Amino acid sequence: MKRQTTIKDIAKYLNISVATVSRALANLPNVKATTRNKVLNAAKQLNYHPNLIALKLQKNRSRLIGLVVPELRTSFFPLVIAGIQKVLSSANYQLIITQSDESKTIEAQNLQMLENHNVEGIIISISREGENKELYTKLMQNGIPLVFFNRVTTLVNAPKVIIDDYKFAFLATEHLIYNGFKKIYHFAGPKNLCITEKRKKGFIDAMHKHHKELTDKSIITVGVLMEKGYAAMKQVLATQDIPDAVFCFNDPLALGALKAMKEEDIRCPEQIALVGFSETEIAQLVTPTLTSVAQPTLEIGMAAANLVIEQINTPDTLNPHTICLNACLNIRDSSQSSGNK
Amino acid sequence: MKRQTTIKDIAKYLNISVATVSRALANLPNVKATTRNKVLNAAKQLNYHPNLIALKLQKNRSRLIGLVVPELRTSFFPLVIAGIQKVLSSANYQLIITQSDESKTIEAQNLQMLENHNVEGIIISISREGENKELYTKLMQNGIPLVFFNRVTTLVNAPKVIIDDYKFAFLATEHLIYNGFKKIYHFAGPKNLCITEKRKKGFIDAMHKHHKELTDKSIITVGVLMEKGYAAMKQVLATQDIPDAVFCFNDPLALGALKAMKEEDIRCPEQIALVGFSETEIAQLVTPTLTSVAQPTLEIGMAAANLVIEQINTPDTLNPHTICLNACLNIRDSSQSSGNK
DNA sequence: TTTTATGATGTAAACGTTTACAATTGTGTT
DNA sequence: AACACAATTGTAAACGTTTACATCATAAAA
Repeated sequence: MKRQTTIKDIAKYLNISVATVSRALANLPNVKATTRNKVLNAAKQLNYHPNLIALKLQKNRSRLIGLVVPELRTSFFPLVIAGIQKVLSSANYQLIITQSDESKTIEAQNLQMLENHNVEGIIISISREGENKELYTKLMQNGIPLVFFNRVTTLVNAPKVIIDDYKFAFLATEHLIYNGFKKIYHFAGPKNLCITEKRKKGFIDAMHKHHKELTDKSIITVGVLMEKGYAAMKQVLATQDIPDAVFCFNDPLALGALKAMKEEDIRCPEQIALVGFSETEIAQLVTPTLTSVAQPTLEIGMAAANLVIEQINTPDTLNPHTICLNACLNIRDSSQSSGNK
Repeated sequence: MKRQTTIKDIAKYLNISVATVSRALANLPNVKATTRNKVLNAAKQLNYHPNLIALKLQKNRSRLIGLVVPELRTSFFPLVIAGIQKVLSSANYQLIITQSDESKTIEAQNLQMLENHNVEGIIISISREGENKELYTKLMQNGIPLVFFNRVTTLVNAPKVIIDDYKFAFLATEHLIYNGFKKIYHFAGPKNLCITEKRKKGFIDAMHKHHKELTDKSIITVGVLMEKGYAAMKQVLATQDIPDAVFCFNDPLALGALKAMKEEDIRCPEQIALVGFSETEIAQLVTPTLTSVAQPTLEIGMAAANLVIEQINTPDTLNPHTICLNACLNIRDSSQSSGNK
């Protein structure tokens, strides 16, 4: 790196002390107007900009926020990141992004690395392999506030940003029921995730409310990836016992299921209707277009960033609040009744 | 932030000087084995980890790399980012990600911000509004190496990571020709981009080689977004003069075109075949599945990161090299000949 | 035993800032 | 002209490291 102009250079150039230069640049009151102008001019002339690293050291603040996400393949997390960046950069924070690749071990490594980088706070959506509870607690005890979003944990007392997964799972299921579907299955998410439980419960409660039959086959634990949805649907189709609708834990599962159906010449929604969750752009592009729950990605990111900044500024908040944002069930072709039900 | 354990704490704890502690931790030779062990134990006991900010100041290196991308909505850039991260984090660099939102002005702001953060290098894919040439030059003169990828510039002499856009546009067009399509249009990208020209030239040359007719209607400047592809196709369909295939600058354009075709009940590929470029996951999910050129996203990111590190380590490289990675034309349903051509 | 070389440790400056405190200058009052 | 006081500026320490140089102790060589 080329040597930057420093405050010392300006001081030497003007034959004054560094303190005065510092004060002039910081717009402190006790500097003579003429001196301030001289300094400001010199700064411009010498192309001065402050050395942020020195500032960080002096203030003992890294102005770094860490982020841990499971993956970057779908556009969900990148869009959340955009929201986070928006808030953080205008608050003069930088973001360090890490990926856990859905692994609990890598997540732990990421968190440790973030602590070593002296981040002032961490935003995290946990891996599908479950929760590094002790580590979360340790970090918080070490004074690093954590904020969870999307995939949260109930095990530690920290602020969270979520949508009402229960409610929208309930609504999605009810939507299928209202459209005349009777034998409805649920492709559930990974065991360890809190949102898996919530969406499952929403499904079950909606089914109960409308007195629909729930057998031990109705709920199948599938996972998060498209391939899993594909395999699960293949397996279902191999039996004689076929549902007329499936509510899926997420969009990749639904898309995988759809792929399997196409291969087996099962039409959607005529033979099996599908509903996804947490939609991406793809939902509107597949044929049939996929009914799904849209999450307010940008807002989620912004809320999480605001929460983490709030935590940094007021470290001893007693009741970390959970922000529950509104989502939206987008009804499309994949869940339309075929009319004759 | 809670106060971290420092080297001073260890020194005080053991009643030795900070210099010795520093040397012991850095594994320098001239430290007595017993002292070294004492230090190492104390470090572990006091949960010491080095203050990276102080290190940066002392070494006068930020260990920061800046990234400027046009957007994060499609999964292309996030996947490239994953590749960049992979290389950078194992080389102990951090990445600052910025988005230009396809705006030349915002791109300039991003770059300026990155310089203020003392980044040691910058990786960039330029906005569709064109190039901040003077700024690129200024940054490089200021000792900050630039590495371009995907959307590169010919105006400055810097390392680049690309695929052979010309070649793959040529191949894609030829593929359409071999499949019997005759009246082939090209939906071109934004005017200011270098890859627009290359892909266009590939198209033109393939058409010429096979003596296909090129009129002034054959090439339509469309843009980068799906909506543009949609609008362009709508306009084409409104005329009497309909092509039997369209080679699109990118996937969003092709997907937009497809949407327009579906609305007008024009079947793909029977009535109009489509080929995209720079595919994302979506290509395999739409109906019909979309023929497109797959870019090696992870490798692009890794190559760019390696180049920028190389530039940092050997600042006066005379001939910055361009890395041209291999791509892959994935032939799918949207470009199959209907047989009767 | 004295000298010399070597190994181990300590001292202090430097990186670029901010800021408490001290010192200087300037202004207005008597 | 002398004083008080405010306004302005300077000095130096601090943030957590590394490292050139100085110092000290110890072992080997004389």
